[in-house]
Amino acid sequence: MTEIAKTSEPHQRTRGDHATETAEDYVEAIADILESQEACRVTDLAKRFAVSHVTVHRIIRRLQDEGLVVTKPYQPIHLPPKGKRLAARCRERHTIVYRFLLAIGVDEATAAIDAEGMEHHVSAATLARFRELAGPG
Amino acid sequence: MTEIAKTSEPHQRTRGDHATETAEDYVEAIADILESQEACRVTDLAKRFAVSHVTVHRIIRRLQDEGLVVTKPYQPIHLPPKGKRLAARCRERHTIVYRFLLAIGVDEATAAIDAEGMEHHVSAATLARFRELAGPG
DNA sequence: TCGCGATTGTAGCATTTGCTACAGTTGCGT
DNA sequence: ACGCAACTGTAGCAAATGCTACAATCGCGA
Ligand SMILES: [Mn+2]
Ligand SMILES: [Mn+2]
Ligand SMILES: [Mn+2]
Ligand SMILES: [Mn+2]
Repeated sequence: MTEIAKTSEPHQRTRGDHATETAEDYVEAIADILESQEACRVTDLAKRFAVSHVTVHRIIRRLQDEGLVVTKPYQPIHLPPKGKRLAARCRERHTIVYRFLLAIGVDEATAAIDAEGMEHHVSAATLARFRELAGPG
Repeated sequence: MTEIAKTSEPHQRTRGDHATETAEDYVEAIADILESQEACRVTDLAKRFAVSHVTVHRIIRRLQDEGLVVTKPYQPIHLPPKGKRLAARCRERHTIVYRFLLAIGVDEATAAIDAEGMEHHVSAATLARFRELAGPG
């Protein structure tokens, strides 16, 4: 039989991507912040994402339940090994998407914006092509 | 002063993209379906997106409130001019993203999946570069 | 015409992510 | 030592999107 792609499959994948997107952006942001300052606090993330501290607080609690971050009441936020690994993977992917956009001639500001959304929907296969075309880091 | 990109701007843009994503995918799907059959019904969309008919029903009602689709109780779904225009724009963008992925060597199944998610985060500037690199249709 | 299967609609629930308002905690400077 | 400002946490709300269960409607074949 001819290969009829199930029309629902891309949409199911996209929904799945969105379900993990918040976790990815948060651990990546925490890793970033911890490289430029000694502690990552709820307010740092609230500024970074331009959302209220309440939204950040609730999401951090959920990520802690999932084992991706560690924190205690009134204490800064840390990344356990599981969170560090995810952050490293996401940063790598994010960087490749960003550098790829630059490589094809997109300006830096636009590349930064588009990469932030696109990264979560780039499969391993596409990322491999992006990496080749992005050239040396 | 040096141009320090506001770190929150990419995230704000991504949230905005997600807010319009459902409308875009729905009108695009309705236009697609109306090209291969005479009527588009709630069940057609439920199959296409692999969600329950209830989810589709509610979203269609909201899109009708926004003037993007037209329907009446127990009747098929139509696209008014506003919906047709959005559908055409989205399909064009979707096609370019898909063809661009093929052009850089991604296989068809993967390109279909990645394009479905990526399309909503591709700016006009990036789309222009994709169009060039995708080659003749 | 009538009835049954398919379709559409409604009720009610869960989760995620956004918000404001308010309350509790911390720690720094005086 | 203490008081105030910043930070953190809680309460309660809204909107979007997912679900199941059930009810109503439609239309086609017998
Ligand atoms: Mn992102
Ligand atoms: Mn996204
Ligand atoms: Mn899409
Ligand atoms: Mn997306």
